[in-house]
Amino acid sequence: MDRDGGTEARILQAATEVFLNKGRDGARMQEIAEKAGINKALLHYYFRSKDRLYEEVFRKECGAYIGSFLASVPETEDMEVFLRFFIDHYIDRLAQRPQVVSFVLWEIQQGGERFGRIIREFLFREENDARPFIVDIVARAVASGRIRKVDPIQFILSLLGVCVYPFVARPILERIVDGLDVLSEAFLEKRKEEVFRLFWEGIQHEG
Amino acid sequence: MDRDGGTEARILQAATEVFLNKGRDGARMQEIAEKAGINKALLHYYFRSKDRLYEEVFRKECGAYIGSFLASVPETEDMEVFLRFFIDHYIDRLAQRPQVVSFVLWEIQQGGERFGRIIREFLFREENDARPFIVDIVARAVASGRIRKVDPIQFILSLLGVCVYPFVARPILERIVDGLDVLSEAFLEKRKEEVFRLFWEGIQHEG
DNA sequence: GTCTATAATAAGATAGAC
DNA sequence: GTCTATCTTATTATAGAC
Repeated sequence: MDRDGGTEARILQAATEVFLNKGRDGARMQEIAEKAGINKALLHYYFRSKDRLYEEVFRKECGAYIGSFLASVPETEDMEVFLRFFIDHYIDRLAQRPQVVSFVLWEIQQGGERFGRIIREFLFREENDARPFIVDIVARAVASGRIRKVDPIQFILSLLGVCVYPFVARPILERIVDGLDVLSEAFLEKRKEEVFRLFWEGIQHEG
Repeated sequence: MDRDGGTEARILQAATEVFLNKGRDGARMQEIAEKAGINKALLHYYFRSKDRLYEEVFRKECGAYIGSFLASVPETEDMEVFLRFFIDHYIDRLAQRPQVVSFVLWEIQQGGERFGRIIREFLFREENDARPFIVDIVARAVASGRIRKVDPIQFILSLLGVCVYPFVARPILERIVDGLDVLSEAFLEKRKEEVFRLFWEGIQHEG
């Protein structure tokens, strides 16, 4: 038994699936082995322990997640463009791996040490220093009077919250609201439009 | 060894603390026993198994959570009052038990079966039928032209998202943003104000 | 009701053959 | 590299004395 990108890749894929859905503690090495089409012994041969395997998966997923986030921040000072771009891209990325947010947030809830470490590793690499810091974009827009006076951090928190929430609440949403399919094209486009409008109108000067 | 509300109560309290922070799978009966000042055998004497104990805790926490949510929905058609009331009350409730949201959301991520069942049990009880359904309040405000045309479900999703997000992201937020204390009076009041303003401005008719 | 001691099992990890 | 078999430990659960 071999190719599908090699055993190691198959293990990582299986492990990712299991860890994402069951979390670190709920995951079973047995299940991962079966999903990868091998046995437990081989898991330990490739990745010494459950903890290392988890660390590997977590690092990879978080890296991708942080990358998605950063890639969703456009280099513009135009708040209308900024909002449209961020909402559009971030929601699209989240929709591609809907379980990831819950997974990461649950890990964060355990203290956030692991995630914090990975964020640091990730940011102090590549040319990430050059990237525009999302909070500063809002701060400048306020300072220059292009939007009304909002607290930049609070604003970003709100923006992240509205993007993320439908995905973390998805299973229960789809149970409660009849016929709702969070991952459908229809819902996602509707969501983007409503979020954009709410925030865009929400930051205009009064009058 | 006795009083503190009795052994059963002490067990439940200890179990709640452990389950909330570590989740169903991460929790250990040993730890719960120690926290309750008893031994494992007695845990099983009171609650047959880990699963039953968990179910008990989960039901109680979810009940309280749903109760908090419902109690945060005011009986008014005035959207300004509605927003202020809901944001104020819901955030206050969340702040009182900040780990609960993450806990519930993680359970939901596991499929939402448990939570869905409890929601049904809870709603088909007492005089909850009489309670104003939050989505309808928004729908009526739109229909009567008191606010601009928003999708009620999307709007409520956004509202929940912005209220909940700071709490689920709390550990990492406090690591990243220097000096930030999500549970402080200062932060909470600031948050309420910013959220209210964003949404209130966001639902006005354009012009 | 509460304890100590112990059983039963599940899960992670390793040895050793191929 | 991969497997089967096995060890070790952690964890839930129960028996039985007090």
